[in-house]
Amino acid sequence: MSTISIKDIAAKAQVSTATVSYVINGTRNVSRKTRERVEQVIEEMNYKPNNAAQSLKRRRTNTIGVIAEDVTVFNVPEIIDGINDCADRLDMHILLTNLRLDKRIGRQFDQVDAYRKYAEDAVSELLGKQVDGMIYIGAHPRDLTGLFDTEGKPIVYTYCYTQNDVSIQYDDEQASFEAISYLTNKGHSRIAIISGAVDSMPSRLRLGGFYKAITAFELPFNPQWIKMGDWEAESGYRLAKELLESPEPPTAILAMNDVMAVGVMRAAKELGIQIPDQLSIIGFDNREFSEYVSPSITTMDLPLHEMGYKAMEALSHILQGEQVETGEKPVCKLIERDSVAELAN
Amino acid sequence: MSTISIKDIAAKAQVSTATVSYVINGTRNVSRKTRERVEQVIEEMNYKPNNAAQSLKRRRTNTIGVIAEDVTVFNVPEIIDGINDCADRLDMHILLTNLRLDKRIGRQFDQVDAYRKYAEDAVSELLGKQVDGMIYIGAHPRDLTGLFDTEGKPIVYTYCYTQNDVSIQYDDEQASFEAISYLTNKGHSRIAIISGAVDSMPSRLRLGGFYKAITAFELPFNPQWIKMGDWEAESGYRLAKELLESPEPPTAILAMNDVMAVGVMRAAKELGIQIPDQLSIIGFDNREFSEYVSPSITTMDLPLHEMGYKAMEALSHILQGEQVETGEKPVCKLIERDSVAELAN
DNA sequence: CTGTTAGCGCGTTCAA
DNA sequence: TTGAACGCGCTAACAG
Repeated sequence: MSTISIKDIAAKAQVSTATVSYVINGTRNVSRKTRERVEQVIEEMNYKPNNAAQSLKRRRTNTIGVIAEDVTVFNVPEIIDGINDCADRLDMHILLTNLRLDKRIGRQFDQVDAYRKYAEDAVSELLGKQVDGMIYIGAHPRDLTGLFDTEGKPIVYTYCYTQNDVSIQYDDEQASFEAISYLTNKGHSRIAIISGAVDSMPSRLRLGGFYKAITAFELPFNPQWIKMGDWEAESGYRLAKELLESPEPPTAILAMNDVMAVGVMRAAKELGIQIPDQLSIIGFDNREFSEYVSPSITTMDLPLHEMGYKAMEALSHILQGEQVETGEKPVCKLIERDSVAELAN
Repeated sequence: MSTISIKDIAAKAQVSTATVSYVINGTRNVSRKTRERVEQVIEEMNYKPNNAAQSLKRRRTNTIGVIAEDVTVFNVPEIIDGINDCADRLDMHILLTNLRLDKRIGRQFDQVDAYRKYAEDAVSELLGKQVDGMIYIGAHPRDLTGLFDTEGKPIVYTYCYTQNDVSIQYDDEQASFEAISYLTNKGHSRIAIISGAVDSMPSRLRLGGFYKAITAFELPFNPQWIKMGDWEAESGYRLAKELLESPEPPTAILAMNDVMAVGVMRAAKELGIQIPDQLSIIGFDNREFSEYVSPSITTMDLPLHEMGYKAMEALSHILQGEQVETGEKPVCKLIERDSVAELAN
């Protein structure tokens, strides 16, 4: 049974437990002969130090707590994967807490009080487990300042942020700028945008990138081409109809997520407008389905893996007492598919 | 700082550490007055017992290790969610290990030696962490007997299995039987099937359910209607063409996953065959995209959440020394969408 | 430089 | 209700 302790090794190798410990950790010189004998015995008995005991003494667990708002939301698994990727290299482990917010409270992210309790409990448990630090993965980008208190334990946020802690977020402004830039390169100038919910951070930033691009490329500006959606397919459908039936229809639409892009496609189909020949579409998120619908959607891929990786990296720096340089934000990458065409003209 | 120990509480409440421990755990009667005083102090100082110390003494960590072959594969997050759901209720925690197999070795699941090392290391780490047990989540259903040795620690497999351990799997045979049953209810009798890779367990079982249904409903049997795919869209496309161009084309096709179903749709489109009016399609997996393609795909939803939940439940039973009754397998559920039509005739 | 002894970290639990 | 041993590994202090 797995009740082999350092004592058993010491006894069998005819040394003290201290020596065994030194051999395992390389904390001190041990004569070659003794070392080899001890290593031999460890191998034979397949001994693994009890982590609970180590942690107790070392006052660090090499484990970080990851709080995911909901692992089933599309962006989360890839972020976890990034955290894992980095954690593996640092020999850190992950204690995963899944708040299951999507299942428990749906999309009511603004009703903080509905889930504060869940978050507080999670932090409390993790604190009890003596994690060295924490990473919080939001299901939706927003300000979480004051949601809970980690009692001094370092925490890094990703896919959301607070005003006091380190957070890793991708560059929304650059993303929409690049999308517009791509469209202009394809000859488009009459470009409309369908935003997500206006009160959301990414919507505002992406709108910022859009304006910036309009200015930079000296595109015609038409306030009618700016529509406020709500992330849902229905809004994409409805607003695309408005756009396409207007006296000055755009030749390209940037939808702030793929779900709305699908709505746009439905609207176009109903109106007998061919995609991409008569209308180009760019989405956001690179959701799985964007590759399977027809035509497949050209979309901005979110650097989720990188965000997870950087979050872990940042946390590790904090744990080592280093300063975290808030380097460049991870950037989105355009995935070219079949929903954008060169403008004939 | 978080260096508050049981001693601090004991001192401040003027009792021994033993009493504090009894209060916390309710292990023994403590006079009301003392109890309340102690509770008060714990509250005030916001004390949380050090889990490392508890585990060391109790010889159980209330933590299980979850080994996921790849958290970014579509079925895995929902299974983790199910595990979490159950673990929450049992007050257990999850130490997540992500093998990242999809990233590291791709789909070469048959090349066991390519990933044995990763799996062994994961188990070894988890063993060192003193997890009470483990759950292994496969990315693809298959026999994993002999992949590694848990040294007596209980393990439950889900979405894959071994010949020696408890495993939780959904009922493949029932699923395809139900799909065929649904099609016959809609008036179809000329039903074709496109399987996944033949050497895979689910392919075989679903084929079994198909034959069973053919017999039960006395459908015409035509070996030409049974095609062997490989799970990829291209095979769905190619085999659907064969089926639809044959002298006796089916009126309905059951594809063993949604990806191949999309291939079937592409083939139909190319041949000018309307879906669902001239051809009905059922997929498998209820992938995200199946809802967004048009027409949306009627598909068998996998009971992933339930599998995770049951895996955790089974593990917990084993940990309590109870016998695990291998109850009924979780069943798939048909999601009715727009790719199946009642047969006019 | 190599090896040993002994106390510690923190909570649990038995004997008193 | 309490004192003290204990679980397991680490490490300071000490001895050879």
